[in-house]
Amino acid sequence: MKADDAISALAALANEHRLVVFRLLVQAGPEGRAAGAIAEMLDMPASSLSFHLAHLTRAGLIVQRRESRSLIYSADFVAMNGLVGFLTENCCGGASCAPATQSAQKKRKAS
Amino acid sequence: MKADDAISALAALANEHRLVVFRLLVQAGPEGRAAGAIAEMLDMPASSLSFHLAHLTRAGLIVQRRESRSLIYSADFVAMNGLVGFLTENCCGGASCAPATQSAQKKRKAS
DNA sequence: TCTATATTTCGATGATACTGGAAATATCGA
DNA sequence: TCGATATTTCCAGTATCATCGAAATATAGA
Repeated sequence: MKADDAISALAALANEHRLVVFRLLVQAGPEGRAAGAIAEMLDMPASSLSFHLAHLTRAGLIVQRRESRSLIYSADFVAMNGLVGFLTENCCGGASCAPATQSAQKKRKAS
Repeated sequence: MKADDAISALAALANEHRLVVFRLLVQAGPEGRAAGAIAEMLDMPASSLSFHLAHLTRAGLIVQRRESRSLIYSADFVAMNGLVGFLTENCCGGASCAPATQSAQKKRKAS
């Protein structure tokens, strides 16, 4: 992941509504959720949600597919892991440090 | 970590300069770096850097300590891991999914 | 106390982002 | 083809953020 991609992803997540949408989709898994279902769950105007979904999509954090009249959104788990790896990369100069950070790095290299 | 804290942290990281500063401090480890040293490394006006360091500090991602005339900044690794855990929390409904995400979650719960 | 060093605060300007109703677009079923 | 459903695009008003030189503050050493 390049720095510009990370900035786009972080900016996309740095918003109350988009963060809750993204986490909802992370927890939904590959199955995803229709835009309308998300709007209803989060009690959000359709146009506002559409704006935020587009933002997350542009940042590469979620993907869209059509199923009949509905557009289904789901988290891009590869992108999510890439972002996490970018943030924790070479933590503490590569020396052993916090357990979570250390293994996040190992995983990133392994993938 | 609460959603508001995550939003503050993400907004703080969603900037070209702050992201590079944070990653520099992550890689520097607990030892940290003086503000002046960072400004020189990144060729950034002192006032601009100060603005960004204050932003990262307010977001809880870095901490400050004084050493003589210098202010030393270092990454807050607990906060960093908390943010990663918040993003990947309950990924795919808790079912086994991408390896990195799965173990990021295990680690978060273990810490 | 005086001077040099290190860093922050101030301030004005320019740029970018969020909101949500209304209208437009796309798809489906009959 | 027509009406209903699902979602997006448009728009304008408001608010928030980034920049960086100059001035202010804090610390150290002589």
